[in-house]
Parts: sequence; C-alpha cells; structure tokens
Amino acid sequence: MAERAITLLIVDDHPVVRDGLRGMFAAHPEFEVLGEAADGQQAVELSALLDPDVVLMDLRMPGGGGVDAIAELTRRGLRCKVLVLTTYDTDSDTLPAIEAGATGYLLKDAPRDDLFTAVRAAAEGKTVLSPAIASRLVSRVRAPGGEPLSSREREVLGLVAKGTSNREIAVVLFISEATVKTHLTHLYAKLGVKDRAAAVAVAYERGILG
Amino acid sequence: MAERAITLLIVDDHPVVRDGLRGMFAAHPEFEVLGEAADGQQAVELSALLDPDVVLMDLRMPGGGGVDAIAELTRRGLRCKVLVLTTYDTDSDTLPAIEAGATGYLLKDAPRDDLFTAVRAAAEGKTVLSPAIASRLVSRVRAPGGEPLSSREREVLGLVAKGTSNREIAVVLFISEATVKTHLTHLYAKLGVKDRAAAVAVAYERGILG
DNA sequence: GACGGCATCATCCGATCGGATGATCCACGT
DNA sequence: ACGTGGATCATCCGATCGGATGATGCCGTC
Repeated sequence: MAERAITLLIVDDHPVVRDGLRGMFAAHPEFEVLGEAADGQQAVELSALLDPDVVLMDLRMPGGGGVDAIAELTRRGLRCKVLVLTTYDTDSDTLPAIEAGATGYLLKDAPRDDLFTAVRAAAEGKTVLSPAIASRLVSRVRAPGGEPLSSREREVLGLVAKGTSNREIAVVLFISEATVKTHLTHLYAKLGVKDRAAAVAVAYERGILG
Repeated sequence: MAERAITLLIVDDHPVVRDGLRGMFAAHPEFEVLGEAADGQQAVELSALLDPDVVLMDLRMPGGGGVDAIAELTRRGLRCKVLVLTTYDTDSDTLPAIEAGATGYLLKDAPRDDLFTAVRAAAEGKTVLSPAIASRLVSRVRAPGGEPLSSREREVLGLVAKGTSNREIAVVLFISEATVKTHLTHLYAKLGVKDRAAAVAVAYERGILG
C-alpha cells in the first residue's frame, strides 16, 4: 500500500459537498486532492492541467452538464478515471454517464469507507457501481427502455404534456398535422406506450420532462 | 456579536454533506454544531435532547421524510428553527415543508456566506428563502394550484398515466365507463387542464404521481 | 331533516386520436 | 455513390375521448 497517493479532482457545484469530500480525503494520506471544479468546463480544463488519477464528479451541474464533461474527457483520451458521485439514484443520466466513459457510479449517501474503496478501485480502472445503481442498470438492460427521442419528438411531447392538440401543435411548430401524428407514433413506439397520456407519464419517469 | 454561539443540529442522510456542513460551521466560532442525524426520526429525538437553535435539514431522506420530521418538531412545540437545505429547487416538498413549519429554505449550492447569513437569520426567527425557491413560491401562490383530488379520482388518474383507456379503467375499477368519464371531467377541472395528457403532466409536476 | 360532496350511471354527439401505408427530401457517414 | 435515419406530408377509417345534461344513492354535517 501507499506507494504513491491517489490524486483526485473534485467536481461539484455545491461548495458544501466539495468541502465535505475534500475534508474526507485530505484526512487520509492515501489520497491527495489536486483541485476542485464547480462545473463541467472547469472539470475538463483542470483534468487536462492537473492530470488526476480519479475525477469525482457530480452529474447535475450548471454550465456544462457532467455527462458532456465525461464525454469530453474520454474524447481527449485523458487517462483519468471518472467516478460519478450523484445524489439520487433516479437520475436519468445514469446510463448516458456510463456510456460516456464513467468508470463508476456511486450515490452520495454511501458510507465513507465505500467511497474510499470505490476511489481505489476506480484508480485501478475497475468499474464500481453502488447496489442501487447496479440494480437499476440490470433492469434497464432487461427492459429495452432506452431508445432516445429525437429533438423534434421531444418538442412534440413537451407540447402534448401541456394539453396541446395535434392541430395546435402543428400550428406552433409550423408543420402539418400529419407530421405531428408521425412524430407521435414514432415516440409512442420508442417509449413503449400507446397513447399520449402514458407517453407523458413515461417521459416524467425517465426525466425527459419535468 | 458573538454573545453566544448559535447551536446547530445537522440532519442529512449523506455523510459527505454532513461532513461538509460540520466542517464549515466548526470553523466559525460563531456557530456550534451540537450533533448530526441521518434521518427524520433521529432528527426529532436529537432536537428534543440537544435543544439546538437551528436545525439544518435535508428533505429527502430514508426512514422518516424531512417534512414529517418538521411537522413533528412543530407539534412538540420545540423552540428550534428549521432551515431546510435541499439539493434541487424542483422538490415538490417545498410548500409542504414550509407549511409544516420550516423557517427557511435554501439550495445546497448556495455560497458559504449565504449559508451563514441564513443560519443567523433563522436563529432570529426570520424567514429565509433562496431566490429560486422564493420565485417558485410566488408562482405557486398566484396559481391557486390547490383543489385536492378525491381518492377515486387519483385512482383513475393513475390508470390514465399507464395508458389505460376509459373502458379498461371501468373494468379494472368495477364501475361503468360513464363513471370513469365523470371522474375524468372532474379531475380535469380541478387540475385546470383539458385532456388526459396534460392531467398526467400536472400530476407529476405536483407530485400526485411519480 | 336539509344540504353538499362523492360516487355512481346513462345518452348523445362532434372532435380528436391512433393505426396503417406510402412517399419525398435532406444530411451524414461509409 | 449508397444507405440510414430524421423530418416532412397525405389519406382513410375505426376507436376513443371530452362536453353537455340529468339522475340516483350514500354519508357526514349543520
């Protein structure tokens, strides 16, 4: 053990959380916190500059979402491992984050020791998932769940959720009613539902609306 | 200043956040952290035991939601002020928490100094709302928001959200299709919408579904 | 005992939706 | 150059929905 400290970058828009993490890791000689970032952009810049072993990243942040930041880090081929530290397991970004290249995914309410263990594992490139997340993942995989909606489909869906009729949607979007219906049938298929009410419900469940 | 330290109780199910807050306030002689709790029950017990000036409370917690804890503190007539510290401003519990007796409502991503200011204000019994929360509140108040649905109406609405047709709902609930439609028109009126899709959306927004 | 709220049911009808089908155009990547 | 996928449009038709209107029975309250 303790050949060399594992270096960290902490990314979170909440000062409280950054302090908590910093304090927690600073107390262990096994870890070294190189810096903190408050949004995705800073995270990418500091990762390139400081070259940490592990990036502890919150997903929901203003000014450059965490998922984009992870994708950018992966694209640049940086060696750092990204450990996503999120608050709720209901995040609709779970899968995208892992697809984007996150090494692990933990809930913030994990016990301290789990955090340390996870960071060590992440530093070695191991994938670490908190139990809640893991179970969500498998259920996702089992239930196809996943086809993403096109931007136009999301737009239509948003109007549907407001009670807009197909004809009205057509007017608002400057397209024909037929096209609106096409988008609807497509998004029904993608969401696995058969009417607009259920589509809205699924959209809220998955965080597409809300 | 500094006649006596403002005593605090920290309630949050996330060790990380508890550490962050504790560290932050411990660094200021103006404050004294009396203890920590990880859920609503502990919060109530420790509040009664330690009699803190201010309780810093997260809303979303396992084993006894924050709102219940606040209501219980109020019911017991404890003198402590509850300052709700939540992560997102999308919480549907905003209003219930304040109704239950919370003195203030802050987002966790507030700057440190705002936090200190808020705690001081709360200790004096002043109401402190973060700007984002405040604006949400006024919009809620302006939009009457409020007629509650009957249990039968909620039942129907839940099935609607699953994509169930009126006829199918009738079968499931052992009532006639006409009755289903009656419930629907009633709940449309109460929610201020004109079709089932919008009803589902509003239901999710208000936390009736989800 | 009258009244209001809730749940129940019925009928009628126009408006809207959802499914099926087939077609054109454009952008993007191979 | 070709294929793929998104966005666009059209037409037809049966199914479903939402509105209007009116009625009955139950229950708790004043």
